[in-house]
Amino acid sequence: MSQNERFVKKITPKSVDFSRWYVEIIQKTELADYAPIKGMMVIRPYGYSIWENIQSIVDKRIKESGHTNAYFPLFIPEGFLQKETEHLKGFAPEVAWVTHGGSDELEERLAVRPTSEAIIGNMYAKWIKSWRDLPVLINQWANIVRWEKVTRPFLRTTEFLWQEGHTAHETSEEAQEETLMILSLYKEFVETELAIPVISGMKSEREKFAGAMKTYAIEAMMSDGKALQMGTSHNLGQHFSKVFNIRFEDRNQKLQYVWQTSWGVSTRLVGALVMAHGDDSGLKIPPRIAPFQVVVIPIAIGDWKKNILPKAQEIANGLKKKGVRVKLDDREEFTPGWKFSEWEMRGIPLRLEIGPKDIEKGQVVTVRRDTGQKEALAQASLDKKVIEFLSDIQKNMFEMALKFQEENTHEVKDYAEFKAVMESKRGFIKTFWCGDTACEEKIKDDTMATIRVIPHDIEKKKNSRKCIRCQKPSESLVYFAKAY
RNA sequence: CGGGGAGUAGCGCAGCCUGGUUAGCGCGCCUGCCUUGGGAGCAGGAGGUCGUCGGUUCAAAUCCGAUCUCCCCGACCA
Repeated sequence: MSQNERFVKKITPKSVDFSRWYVEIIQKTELADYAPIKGMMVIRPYGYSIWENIQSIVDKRIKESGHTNAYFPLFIPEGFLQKETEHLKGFAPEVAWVTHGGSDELEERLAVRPTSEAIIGNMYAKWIKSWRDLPVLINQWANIVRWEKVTRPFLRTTEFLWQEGHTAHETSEEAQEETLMILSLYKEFVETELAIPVISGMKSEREKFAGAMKTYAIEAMMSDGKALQMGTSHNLGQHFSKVFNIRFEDRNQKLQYVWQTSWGVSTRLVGALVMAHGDDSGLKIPPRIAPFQVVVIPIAIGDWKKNILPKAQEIANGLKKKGVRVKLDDREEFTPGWKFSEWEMRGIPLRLEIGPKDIEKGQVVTVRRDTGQKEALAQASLDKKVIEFLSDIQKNMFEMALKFQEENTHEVKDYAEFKAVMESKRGFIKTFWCGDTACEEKIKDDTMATIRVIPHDIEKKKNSRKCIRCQKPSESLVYFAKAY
């Protein structure tokens, strides 16, 4: 079959208009729909099931690494937010306020949480008294409201869903270790399950979380060459413990402030999935998080309910028993061709077709979403082959994304080339930077590119290099990109 | 928040400039027949407070004002 032929015709090709392509995919595959309130969306069942799959895997990993779940209030008293100055400055412009309860005006306004450091800090102060109470390792799954001026489904919505971990430790070293452990947990999750390669590292001062001592992040390249932050892990130092008075008596009977971290991933990951893997035919969902991994389409010809459907059911049930998520599409009102396009657009990794010719030959036709490859397989060995296919598709999707990332990561010889690359090709620019925020600002003004990440494993090594813009000595290798 | 564009049936659009019977078209939807290996065909049918509120007028989808939402480009920002 021709790889160039476009079977799915109702989506604007992404080469024509990337933004439009993105929004159309989301609506037409029923991931989400716009709600009648600015910046808010409804996550529809198909989109929500992807989020649930993400959730259950992340939740498992968080618990395996020693954390437990809890739940804190949606509202935060204004006074709590004001305690950490940087935190307040960072979030004040985008906080939604509750001013009334029924018809009575509240004495103190309540913030709808933009993040929960403040309310959790307040509780930790009550709970933590001794070094024996530490570490506190708590995570919560919650909704968050940030009154953003520019919104986009999944990438930046007024309300979104996430998990936020909040931990408290005895020592600075322990907090730093936790911060980096979570960062690598996120990286491993995104690469293994979402099949999206990421660059991990530290944020510059300009880009760090409001109130953090250090912010680390994983950044991925979307297929238009722009960067998307996929998750963050903050070392909060003692910024919050000092203002919320979270103190404990240490092993030497001295009062100390705890060292804290916070970290999160959100429903933005669903948007990343669309933009990192999708093509002109629609979504491509990696098998490990796809709502359905396999769709079985019986070809309805003649007395198909008697001759074909039972075999299709048998195949579907056999795969289900092996733990494969299978959808049998036996709807009568659609033709096979229609179903092929529909499930292709929805990004199901593997399609099985079974018709009279296949019954005759004892085979099933398989079509991979990642490559479009069509292959007839013997029914006898089908289960085993399907499982192999799924793991191969997962691997191949990661490799294709990695190849794209590598091909679009540029090293430039001077600032003129830097500007030229940002204007034409986009992608990541891997280069050296002096460490000065003013210089970083200037680069942003000139090119719209910001520092996405300072890879931590090499951040101190190459001290003989010079800043790409100002030529001052540089210690930091950094990645620049235009970001979402 | 600044500049630009848009909102008419589930989706995509025409009509608006130049106000005037019953607001159209394609796809989708419903019923029936017939079909089904890459988005079938025929026949019949349903579906609209023209985003919302107000104004002008004998009369408003159409003119005026406000407002809400979406898209693009900036500013801001996980």
